[in-house]
Amino acid sequence: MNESTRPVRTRFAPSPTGMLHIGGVRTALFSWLYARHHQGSFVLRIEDTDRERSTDEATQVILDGMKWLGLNEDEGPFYQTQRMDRYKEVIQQFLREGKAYRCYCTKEELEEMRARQMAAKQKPRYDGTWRNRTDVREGVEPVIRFKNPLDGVVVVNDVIHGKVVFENAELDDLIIARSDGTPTYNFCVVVDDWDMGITHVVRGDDHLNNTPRQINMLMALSATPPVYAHVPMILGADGAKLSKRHGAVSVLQYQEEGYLPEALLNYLVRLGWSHGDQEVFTMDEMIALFDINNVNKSASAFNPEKLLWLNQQHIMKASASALAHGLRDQFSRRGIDVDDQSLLEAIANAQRERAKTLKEMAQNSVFFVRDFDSYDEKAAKKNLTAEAQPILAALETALQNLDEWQASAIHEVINAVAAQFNTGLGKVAQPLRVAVCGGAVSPPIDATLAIIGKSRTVARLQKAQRHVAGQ
RNA sequence: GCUCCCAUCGUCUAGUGGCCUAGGACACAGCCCUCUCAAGGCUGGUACGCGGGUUCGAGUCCCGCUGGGAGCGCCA
Repeated sequence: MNESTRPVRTRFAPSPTGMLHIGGVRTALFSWLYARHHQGSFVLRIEDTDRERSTDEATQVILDGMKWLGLNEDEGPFYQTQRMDRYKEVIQQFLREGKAYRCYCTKEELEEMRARQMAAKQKPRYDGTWRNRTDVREGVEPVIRFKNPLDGVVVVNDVIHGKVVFENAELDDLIIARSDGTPTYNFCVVVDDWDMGITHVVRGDDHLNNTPRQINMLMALSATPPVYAHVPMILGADGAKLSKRHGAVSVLQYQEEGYLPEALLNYLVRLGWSHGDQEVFTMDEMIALFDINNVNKSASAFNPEKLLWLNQQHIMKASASALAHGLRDQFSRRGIDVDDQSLLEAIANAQRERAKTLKEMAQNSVFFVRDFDSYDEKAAKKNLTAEAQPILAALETALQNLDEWQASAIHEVINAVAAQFNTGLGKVAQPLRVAVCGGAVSPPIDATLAIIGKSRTVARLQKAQRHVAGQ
């Protein structure tokens, strides 16, 4: 059997019990990239067998998150809760073939067994009491356990970790169906990966220990195990487990905070993987260059500063229309509705080098689309002074008389006023900036005025002069 | 406790026995550019966890230790 000739099929199989956070997104990304790189298929499967903890809300967050990120599935989403008949069928098959058996131990008895083993400094595991019994116990609904091989080894040839060997003697007979008849995780994964023809399983390395059991079940089904790639985990910025404080929030939070999906993905792809000295990757470059075989074995810490830097890099590269779209969204989150696409694009182009997030861009761009009531106190105190008054007046007149309202022409006017007062550009541009923007920070003043427009500029210059006079 | 995994600057990483007096990036500091803020350019400091081997030679291979992580559920 030649694995390499099979079309690649990968999957992302989150359980909707919590938020889709960056750890999950990274395994999804690696899985997706691998499929895209090899022109294969990417399957989305929702593992919702735990009905108590699964919620529709979490499922929706996963779907929305994947959509926002652009990690589109070729098949699915499939839901395990809709495949119950299939799982039960395989369980019956196992029972019939003697590959599984009913175990009548109660939860209490199992807990007791675990406690005893722990006390004896042993690895807690099921002792196989019911493995060879054929009787039944009245009053106890049995669970069904898989008959794991008693000896020999299971070899996992992981593309990231290499050869990992597990002794069957270390494994016990895991429960594949609860006493209420519902199948459990490790079993469903096996049936699904097989049924869905998954060739490459990319998942967090917290699953490495589950792999030998899954391989044993696959063997019992006479199925060919997939290729496994257990990717290292992501740690919080403090090197400890990912927590809510850094990163363990819904991916949609990043959308709200003004991150570009390609920036977040670029950040995540560089965690545990690299391509020479390259830091910034477009989606196409990621697909072309990413190779699961080159992924690191060690866990990596989440670094919000670098994410921020990458976001800015992508903002600088992004198309004006994409930026405008995101900016419009950020404005509306602030209760400001702007529909003028060309205005949004102009603002985005003026701000793209000075915003780390779209949220920050919107925050610093309100003066473009709304008049302000007050000035930044420090900036006004320094720049809107009696000394600046004649300069503001001269600017008002000169700009009022300017017919060609474009950055280059505006620039000439400002230069002329500076020359007229025999002073540097700073003495003219800063008061003008504060008068028109309300604060001391903005894109280049000529470009800024070009966007704000003539009538608004002139009105704001007049208002600034009244402000100076009123002091 | 048992099993498995991991180990280069603060962080992400390059490095597959000599090209390593260890390279790049983020962050930090300084300088340049400059109408503000940025962007950009230049410069600087900081790392192979420890101990044994193997070898002419080890960040790179082997062993041990230490440290970190995961799993050991009628959770996924």
